[in-house]
Amino acid sequence: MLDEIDKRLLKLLQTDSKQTNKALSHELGLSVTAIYERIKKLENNKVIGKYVALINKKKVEKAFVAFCHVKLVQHSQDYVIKFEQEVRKLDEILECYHISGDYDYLIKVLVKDMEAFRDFMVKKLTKIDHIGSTHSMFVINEVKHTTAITL
Amino acid sequence: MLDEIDKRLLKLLQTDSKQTNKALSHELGLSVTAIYERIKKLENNKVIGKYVALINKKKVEKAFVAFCHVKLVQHSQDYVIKFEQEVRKLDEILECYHISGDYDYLIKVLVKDMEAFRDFMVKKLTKIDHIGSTHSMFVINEVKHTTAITL
DNA sequence: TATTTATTAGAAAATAAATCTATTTTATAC
DNA sequence: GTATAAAATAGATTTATTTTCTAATAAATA
Repeated sequence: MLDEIDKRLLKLLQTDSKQTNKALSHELGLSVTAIYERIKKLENNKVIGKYVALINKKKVEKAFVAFCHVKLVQHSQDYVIKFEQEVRKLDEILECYHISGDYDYLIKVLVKDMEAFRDFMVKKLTKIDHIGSTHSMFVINEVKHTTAITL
Repeated sequence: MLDEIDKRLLKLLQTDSKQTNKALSHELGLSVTAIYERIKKLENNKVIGKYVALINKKKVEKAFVAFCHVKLVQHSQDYVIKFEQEVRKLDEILECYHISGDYDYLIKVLVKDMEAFRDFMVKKLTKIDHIGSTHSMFVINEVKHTTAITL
C-alpha cells in the first residue's frame, strides 16, 4: 500500500509540512504532479490525518507537564463513560489512555506551573465523580518528543 | 505578548494549518495581510515551532502503544547521558520524559503489535546499559490525544 | 500480446503567498 | 490634550505555488 517513495514523502511531511511540492519533488526525484497526486492519495486514504502547527509550550506559559495515573472506584460502564467524557472536556489534559496495570488511566497534563497543577487537581480532576485514587508524576526533563512515526 | 486574536489564530492553526490566510482572515475578521504578519511574527518568535503532517498510526501498522517506566541502576551523569542518547536513537520511542517518582523515566513506544513490542524490549530497550528495571503498561484505548494547547 | 489502469511529466490556469505603499491605530513623550 | 513615533492593518501588485488538464509512460491484467 505504501511504497518507499510514500514513506520518504511521509517522513518529510511529518517533519515539515510547509515544504512546497517543488522542494519535495526535488528531494524525491519526481515531478511536482507526482508528488501532488501522492499527497492527495495519502490524504484521501486517511494516512495523513491532518496538518497542524506545533507550538512551543515554553513560549505560552504551559511548561509544566505532569502525568497522572487515575484509578476509578468501580469499572461499571457508566463510570467509565462519564470519566472519559469529562477528561475530553478538560483543556489541561492533552492525552488520556486507558491502560493495563495497577491504574486504569494515564493522563498527560499541561499547565503553567505547580500552583496551576494543584488548582487543576483540586478543582478539576478530582472533582470528576468516581475517581478512586490518583498518582502524579512530574516531568523533570523532556528527553524526546516527536509526532513523527518512523515507517 | 499574545493578544486574543493571536490566541484564536493559534487555536485555528493548531487544528488545521492548511487553512489559507484568506479563510483565517474571514474567521477572525482581519485582512489577509494582518493575518500574514501575525503568523510571521508567531513563527519568528518561535511560538509556532513547526508545521507537521500527523499520520494515522492505524493506517501504518503502528497501532500498538505502550508506556514503559524505566529505572536506571545508578544516576551518575554518565549513565543518564548514555541512556538518553540511546533513547533518542530508537525510532519506536516517540516520547521520553525524565520524571519524579519511583521510576526515572517514562517512555512512549509505538510498534505494530505485541510481538513487535517484545522484540523492542528484548533487543533494543533492555540492551541499553545500566537499566535497572522496567515496567510496561499497554494502551487499551486512546481516550484523548491532541497536540493543541489551549491558551 | 492486447487492453486496461495507474502513475507520471509538462504546460496552463487558478489560487495563494509575499511584498509594497498608504492608512489607521496604538503607545509614548511632551 | 496634543504631537510624535512605532506598530498594526488594509488594499493593490507581484511572485510563487497549487491545481487542473492533456499526453505519455509504466505497470497490471486478461
